[in-house]
Amino acid sequence: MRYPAGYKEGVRASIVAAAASALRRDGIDGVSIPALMKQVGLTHGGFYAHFRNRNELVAAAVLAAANETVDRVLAYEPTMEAVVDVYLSTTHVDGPGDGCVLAALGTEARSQPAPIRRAFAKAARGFLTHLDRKSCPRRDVPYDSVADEASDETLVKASLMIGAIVLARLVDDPKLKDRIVAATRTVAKS
Amino acid sequence: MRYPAGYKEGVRASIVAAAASALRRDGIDGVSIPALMKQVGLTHGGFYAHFRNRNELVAAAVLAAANETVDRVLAYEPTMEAVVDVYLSTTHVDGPGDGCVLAALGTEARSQPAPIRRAFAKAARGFLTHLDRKSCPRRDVPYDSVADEASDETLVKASLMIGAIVLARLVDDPKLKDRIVAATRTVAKS
Amino acid sequence: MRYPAGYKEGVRASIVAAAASALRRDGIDGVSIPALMKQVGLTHGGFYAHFRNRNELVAAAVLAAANETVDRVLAYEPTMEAVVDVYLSTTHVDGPGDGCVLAALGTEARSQPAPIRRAFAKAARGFLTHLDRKSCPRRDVPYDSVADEASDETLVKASLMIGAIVLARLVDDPKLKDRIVAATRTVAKS
Amino acid sequence: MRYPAGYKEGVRASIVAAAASALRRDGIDGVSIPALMKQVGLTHGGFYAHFRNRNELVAAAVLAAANETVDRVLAYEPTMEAVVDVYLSTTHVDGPGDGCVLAALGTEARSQPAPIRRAFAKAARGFLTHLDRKSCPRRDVPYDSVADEASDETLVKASLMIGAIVLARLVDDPKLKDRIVAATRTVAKS
DNA sequence: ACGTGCGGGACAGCCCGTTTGT
DNA sequence: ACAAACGGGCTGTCCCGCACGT
Repeated sequence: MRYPAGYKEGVRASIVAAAASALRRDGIDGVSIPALMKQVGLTHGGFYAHFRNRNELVAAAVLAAANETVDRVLAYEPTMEAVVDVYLSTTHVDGPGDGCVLAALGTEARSQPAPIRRAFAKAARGFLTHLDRKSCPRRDVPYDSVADEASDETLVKASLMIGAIVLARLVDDPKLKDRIVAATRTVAKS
Repeated sequence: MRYPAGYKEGVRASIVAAAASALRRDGIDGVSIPALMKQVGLTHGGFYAHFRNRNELVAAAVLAAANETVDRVLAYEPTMEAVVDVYLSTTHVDGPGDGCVLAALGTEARSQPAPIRRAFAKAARGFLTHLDRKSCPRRDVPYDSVADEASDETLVKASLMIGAIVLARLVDDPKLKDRIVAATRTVAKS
Repeated sequence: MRYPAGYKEGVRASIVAAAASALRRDGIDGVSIPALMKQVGLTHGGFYAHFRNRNELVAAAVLAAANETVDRVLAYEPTMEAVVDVYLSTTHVDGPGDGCVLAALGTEARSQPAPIRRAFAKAARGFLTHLDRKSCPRRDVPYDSVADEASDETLVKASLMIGAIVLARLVDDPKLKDRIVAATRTVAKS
Repeated sequence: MRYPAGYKEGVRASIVAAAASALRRDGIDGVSIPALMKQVGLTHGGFYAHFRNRNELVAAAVLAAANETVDRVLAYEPTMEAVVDVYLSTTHVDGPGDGCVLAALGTEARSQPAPIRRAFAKAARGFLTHLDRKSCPRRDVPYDSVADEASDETLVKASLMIGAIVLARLVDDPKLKDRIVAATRTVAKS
C-alpha cells in the first residue's frame, strides 16, 4: 500500500472531525465538501475515495460528534449531579462548535435523508443510554438495549437539559438565558 | 391603483404563510423563493416587490409561524395542564408542518444571519410570555416585558416541553417516543 | 424584457461562435463550457439559460461552422475550379481554426452522441448540396433534397478534397504536404 | 525473476492492443487508462510501469493500429485494384473498430500533443509507402524514404480513399453512403 | 405589482492522469 | 508490479438577486 497502514483511516477521521465541527457551527447544510477538504489540506476531488457521498459523511460526522459529547460531558463524572452541571455549564451552552449535537442540530434531522436521520436516532439512543447509567448507576446492560428501557426519570432529565440549551440559545437576553439554565439545572439535579 | 387597496398585503401574507409552512417542513434552508412563489401562483421575479431579500421573508415567516402556534396551542385553554396536554399531544409531536416553530427549528437559528436570529429570539420571548400567563394567570402585563420576568417554573416547563419534542422526534422507536412524551407530560403538569 | 430585443440571441450566437472556433482548434472534446463562457465574458452558471446541455451547443456549433465554410469557401465563386482552388488553398489547408468542419472533425463524429452525429450528417448534406451546384450549375432544387441526388462527380470531388486535407494535415513533411494538395487540386479541377 | 522473461513485453503488447481497439471505437479521448487496465485484468496504477504517460501509449497504439491496417488491407493482394476493393469495401467502411486508423482518427491528430501527432505522421508515411508500392510495383526502396517520393497518382488515390471513408461515415443516408463508396471506388481503380 | 429572464456563484458527483511509496 | 490516494477539471443543477418591460 502506498501510505502507511492506517493512513487512510487518519485522513478519513480528520475529514469527519472537520465535518463534525462545521456541522455544529453552521448546521447540516453548512457542510460543504470543497470547504471541508480544503480545511484538511486536500482538494475536493479526493473526497470520494473516502466516502460514497455526502450523506455518508454527514452521518459519520453526527455520530462522531455525539461520541465526542459522551466522552466529554456524560462520562465526565459518575454522579448525575456532575453530569448536569457540566451539560448545563456556561461553557457548554455558549460553546460555539463542540457541544452536544442533539441540542445543536436536533431539529434539523427531520428534513434530512434517511441515512442522516438514522445517525441522529442512534446518537439519541447513545445519549439516553449513557444518561440512564448516571441516573441508575447499578445498571450494566449492553449498549444498544438500554435506551428503550431508560427510566422515566432519565427521559425527563434528557428532555429538560436539551430543551434548556435549545431555548437558552434562542433567547437574546443574557440575563434570561442564565435564568433558564440556572432554573433547569436546579430541577435536573433534584 | 390597478389593484384594490390591501391587495399587496394579502399577497405578502400568503407568501409568508407558504414560507412558514415550508419552514417547518423542510427547515430554514428548505425555503426556496422560486418554489414559494410558484406555490402562491406567481413567479419568483415579483418576490422583491414584497421583501427586500430572503432573510426578511424568513424572519417574517418565523414570527408568523410562532404566532400561529401561540394562537393554536398556547391559547387553547386557560389552564396550564391543558396547554401541556395540547403541546405534548401526539398530534403536535408527530405533526409535520404546523407545530411550534421553536421545537421544530430552534437549533437552526444559531447559524443564521442576524435578522433571522432576532426573529427567533422574539418568538421565544412570545412563547415564554404566553406560557407564563398560564402558569401565573393573575399577571397582566404588557407583552414585551414579561419574558424577562417569567417565573422559574415557566422557564423550566418551557425547556421541558421543547426538549421533549426535540428528543421525541429524533428517536426512531415509536414506543420510546411515546414514553418520552408521556413522562415529560406528567412532570410538566405537576 | 430586461435586455434589448435580440440580446439573448446575440449572446447565444457568440457562445456558438466561440464553440465553433474551439471545436476546430481543439476537437469536440476540447469544447469546455467553463472555458467558453469565460471567453465570452460570462460564467458557466449562465450557460444553461442558453442551451439545454452540452450536446445541444456542440450540435449548434457544428452547423454554424459548416455554414461559415459554405459562405466562405463554397460560395466564393461560381465555377467549380475556383471552389477547388479556395478549398485546397494553402490558407485553408494550414488554417488553424476556421476551415471546413468536415475535414477538421469528420472522424470524430462517429463516437459522439446522436444529436452531434445528426449535426454532422446535416453539415455533410449541405456541403454536398452546395458543391453539387458548382458541378452542375443548372440545377436549382431545394436545399435538402439535393444531396441524395448529387452527381457521382460531385461525390468523388468531395471525397477527394476532404481526403486531401485530412491527409495533408497528417503529414509532417511540408514538401509532401504541398505535393498532396497540388496533385489533388489538379485532379479535382479536371 | 518472479515473472517469466518476456512477461512484461506481453503485458505491454496487450495494453497497446486494447488501446488500439478503443482508439478506433471511441476516438483518442476515449482511451481511458483505468478502463484499459481493467480490460487487461490489472489496476490502473500499474500502467506507469509500462509507459511513461498516456501520450506514449496513444502513440504506440496509433502505430500498432496502422500496422494492423497495412497487414490486413494494403498487403491483401498485389494489385492496386484489389487494394482499392478491400479498402473501400462495405466491411471496411462500416467496420466499427478495426479499419484504417487514418480514416478513423485522422482529423483528431491535429489537436493532440506532439508525440501523438508524430505517430500519426509516421502512420501516414507508412500508408503512402505501401500504397505506392501497389501503384508502382517495381519500386523496392527502403520503407522510410518512399513516401516523400510517392507518385502523384498514389497521393491522389490515398486522398480519395480516405476522404471517401470519412465522408461516407458522416452521411446518415445509407443509399448516399453507398453511392459515395461506389463512385470513388470506380475512380480509384481507374 | 408582476413576469421574464439573465448573470453570478456554489455545489454534488464523477472521471481521469499522475505520483508516491510499498 | 502494483495499489491507493490525490489534484484538477467538468457537467448539470439550483438559487439569489436584479434590471427591465408590462
